[in-house]
Amino acid sequence: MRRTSLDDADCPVARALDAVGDWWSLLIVRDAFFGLRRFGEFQKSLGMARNILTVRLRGLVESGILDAVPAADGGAYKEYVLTAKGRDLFPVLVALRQWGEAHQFPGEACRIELVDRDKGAPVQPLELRAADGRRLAGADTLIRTRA
Amino acid sequence: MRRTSLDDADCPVARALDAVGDWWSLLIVRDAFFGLRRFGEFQKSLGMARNILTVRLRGLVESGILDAVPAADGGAYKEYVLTAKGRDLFPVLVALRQWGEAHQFPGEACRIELVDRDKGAPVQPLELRAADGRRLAGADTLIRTRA
DNA sequence: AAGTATAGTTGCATTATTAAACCAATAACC
DNA sequence: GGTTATTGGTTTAATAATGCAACTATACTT
Repeated sequence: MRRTSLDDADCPVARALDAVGDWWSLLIVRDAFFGLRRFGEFQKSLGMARNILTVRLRGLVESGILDAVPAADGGAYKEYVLTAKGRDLFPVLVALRQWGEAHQFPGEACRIELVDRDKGAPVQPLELRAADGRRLAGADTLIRTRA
Repeated sequence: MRRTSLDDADCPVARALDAVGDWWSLLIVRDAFFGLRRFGEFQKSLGMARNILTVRLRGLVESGILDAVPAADGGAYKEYVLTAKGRDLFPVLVALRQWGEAHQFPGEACRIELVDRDKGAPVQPLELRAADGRRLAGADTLIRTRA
């Protein structure tokens, strides 16, 4: 598995991708948000090779994104549930989702939408805001090395 | 290169990852936001194999994320610049960055920060909001199939 | 106890990635 | 105008990751 180059060791984007930047991890996390917990559920949902799923689940547990709990409903198998760190990936998935909706359905309309559970209404697009509340685009920002 | 499984063909997250879910693409896009444009600049910054960079750049151009423009400053070589579609990946990178900052620097502090260009102040954390403005966590949302 | 489903592991074939050499087209120098 | 260095790749061979299918072990069902 890849590691970030040394030049990139300080970049939080690179470190994030180090943990979840492979082919499957974010899809596993997406399914975990959707409520899947068991090895077989993930495997069936993703259609991926089982040995790779084993490796990915192990990696996500080691990264502290998933927790392998012995049993939830009395059943004897392990279940994989999101930790707080894993739940914090939610904005990443939402950002990918919104970008995919906007740009990866040319011609057709995306048939799946993310809605507010209470009201059933679609959520707002994510927006980056400055400390004073102004909306910011990429060009309005700057990467700075902290003192 | 992987393609999403057929079950996932409708999921915008899967389609997004299909375009930028590999090891390098998002780092290339990050560097493009940072202002890099030339083959050699990307290669030097990322330290990746050049043939793979060739393939990734071609893929990003085919996906409409980058545009290969013949010359910007009169120089004769190609330059790779973000399209509108590519610039729309900004929230994805910010989400990864903020997650990385919060969780991938255990013990140490992340020395790089994203700031508002005008004011120099750090940006706000991305937040998902309902149509009526309420903050939403993952558990407050639902995936729904559109009529 | 026998049969079945779950959760992996193992071994082998396929594919992706890397590192390094190679090449063509500028650009810089003299 | 010819030589040399740099840029932007391509090709090739070795290495690493991934997928597929068969296998094992444990738990559940009857």
